[in-house]
Amino acid sequence: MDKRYQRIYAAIAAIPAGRVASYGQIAARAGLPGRARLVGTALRDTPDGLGLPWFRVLHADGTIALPRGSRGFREQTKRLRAEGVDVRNGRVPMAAFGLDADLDRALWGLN
DNA sequence: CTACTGACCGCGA
DNA sequence: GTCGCGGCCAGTA
Repeated sequence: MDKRYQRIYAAIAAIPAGRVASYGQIAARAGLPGRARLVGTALRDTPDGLGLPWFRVLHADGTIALPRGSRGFREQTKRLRAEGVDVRNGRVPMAAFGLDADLDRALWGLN
């Protein structure tokens, strides 16, 4: 098993419920800055038996990576909503649900 | 070995 | 909102 993949999986597993993260953020947290694509590759062939919260990973702009209307797309939308994440038109407001939402609130004074 | 692909990203037009 | 472009680099043929 590739050590990089393990770190990526670990980073994904660390996303708290009700929160989402971008591929780039995961890459950075896995010690692989700038390798967002690798996260995509790792996620693509992830055995779903690991109970990995793959659905909490989105594009940097908050859109769902899978093609609209696809099986995975619906599944992801469904699971996110089940956690209370606001999914509108295939997109999640990162400012409110992203990993750095807390930091953002602190910096921008939002709430 | 080269060539192409891609669950990506940020920037500029 | 939509391209296009360059950067990234592991997989695959």
